[in-house]
Amino acid sequence: MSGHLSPPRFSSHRRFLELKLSDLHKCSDLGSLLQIHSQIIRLGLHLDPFVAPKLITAYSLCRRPSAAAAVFDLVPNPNSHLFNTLIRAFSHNSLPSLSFLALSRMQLSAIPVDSFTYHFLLKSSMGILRRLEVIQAHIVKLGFLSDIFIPNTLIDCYSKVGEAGIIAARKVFDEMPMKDVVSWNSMIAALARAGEIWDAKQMFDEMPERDTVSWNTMLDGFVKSGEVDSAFDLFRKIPDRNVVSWSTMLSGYCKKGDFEMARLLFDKMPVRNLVPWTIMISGYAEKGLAAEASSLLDRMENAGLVPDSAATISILTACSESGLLALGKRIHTAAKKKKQNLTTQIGNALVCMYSKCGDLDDSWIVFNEILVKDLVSWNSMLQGLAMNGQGKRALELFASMKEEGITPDRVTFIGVLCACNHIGLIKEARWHFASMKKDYGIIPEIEHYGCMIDLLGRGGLLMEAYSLAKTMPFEANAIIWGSILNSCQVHNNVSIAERIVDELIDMEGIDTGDIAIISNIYASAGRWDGMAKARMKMKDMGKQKQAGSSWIEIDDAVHEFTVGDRMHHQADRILKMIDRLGKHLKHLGSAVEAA
DNA sequence: ATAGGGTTAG
Repeated sequence: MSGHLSPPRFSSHRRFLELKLSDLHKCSDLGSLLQIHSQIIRLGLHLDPFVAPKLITAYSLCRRPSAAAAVFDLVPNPNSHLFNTLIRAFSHNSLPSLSFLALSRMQLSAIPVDSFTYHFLLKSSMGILRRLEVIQAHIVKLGFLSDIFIPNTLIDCYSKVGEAGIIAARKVFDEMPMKDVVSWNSMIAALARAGEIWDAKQMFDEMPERDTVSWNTMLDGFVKSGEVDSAFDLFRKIPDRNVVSWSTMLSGYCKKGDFEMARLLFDKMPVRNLVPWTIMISGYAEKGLAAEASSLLDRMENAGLVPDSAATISILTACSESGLLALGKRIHTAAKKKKQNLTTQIGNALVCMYSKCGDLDDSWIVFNEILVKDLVSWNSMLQGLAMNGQGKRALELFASMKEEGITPDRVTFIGVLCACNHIGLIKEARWHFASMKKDYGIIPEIEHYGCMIDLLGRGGLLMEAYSLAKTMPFEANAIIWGSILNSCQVHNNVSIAERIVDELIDMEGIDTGDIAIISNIYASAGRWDGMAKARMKMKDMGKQKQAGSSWIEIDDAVHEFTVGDRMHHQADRILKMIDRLGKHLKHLGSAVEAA
């Protein structure tokens, strides 16, 4: 054999490993990482000061913070660099309290902190104003503001905590003795995020030098503020447009629904990576343009591109919004082909997509395939069951979720109340509504009140529904009034219906659908005068408000319905069936009442 | 020689 031609075994291993080691910190596949890690241990390199940080970084990338911590714990005398890497791992995996625990360990062992340490602590505290302020105080005392990375990070972090944050960000920016282009770019992004788009533009005009990021930041500001025309004016002036500039512009036109412009730019752009493809496909999908989305996905695959997790998630989300089950399934199949484990995020997006498309069986299958379920997974499944009339199963899921030790949040309770609503459990709903505040400290929001009001109304407790809508700590919106109005129709209650119409008129939220309902209510009460008046009013309003519609996808064809339309080619059969279902329900209802 | 950091698109 040719064994004598191969180099000695050990050195070949070693060379193989060296190749892997240089890129180890970029390894995002857990399987390969475990393989490399075991070889590293065999060679005794896991304590090497240049290898250990890379291992920690890799585990962080693979979303295994506890493995990262385990690598750290084996190193006998960790230095600042290793501590910083660990804090970054915690920060990337949203474990801020562990970041701070690491900081105290550093202080206890008298390991010097540096600006890197504080950089990662800032990133860990993203979105929490109070914490950012405390860290900033430390930073000032320790003199780390002189490292320009730090104030630049501060601007970014502050700008992500809303109203109060933007003032703090501005203060940091104004007090910087030296600013670089990143400082300006971060401040422009901050102002744009706060909705101060014209202040951002002024700053953009004033800044001493602009790079491509500056132009793209301003461009994105315009797009996110809905100023697509201003964005395009700016786009045309960009000296060196890159794929980000084109993509930002694309997303602006897609959100507006101007696919002619979007497609024009997409076909014209010189370089396309996954992002512009994703924007276009999701853009079409979000607006329900199934054929366009699907054929573009064909083209993308023919170009040899495979959706990554971001592309997968954003296309799935778009499918959820418009109920494109076929496209969603296609993306699911593509994701399965990759033979990688189902990640929590992709699993969640799939559960949500299947639920919103009404395909509960597949939703349930995916939910059970998610190995590491987070709160979002449970909430999505719960809401899916609740939305699709499986109230009982939803409440069972809520129970098992608590058994698993998952703490419910505000979204969970929207699902729970919605589930009670679907099966008419008024008593249980009242209990959960009280419990969310008492046992979990969650203050009910307008959505929770909305659920309760809808539930009371459907149960015929119209007066209670009405008074809850009047006394809750939020101003009732047209959706809430509309829901009680619907119930008034079901329970033939004229007087409350009239009050609600007054409320809707007061807030200028009345539409033709509401008038149609009140007209029906008058009609069934034999109040022909009221009915005629309502009909007049409806004619008056004309079609000034676009009626809502619903649609369903069957065998790749989308069927759309609006109130009172008979456009569908099988409208007669459909209406007959609805009539039959209605009678059937009435029959069941009276059977229940009799029992 | 080899390691952690800030701004823009899905």
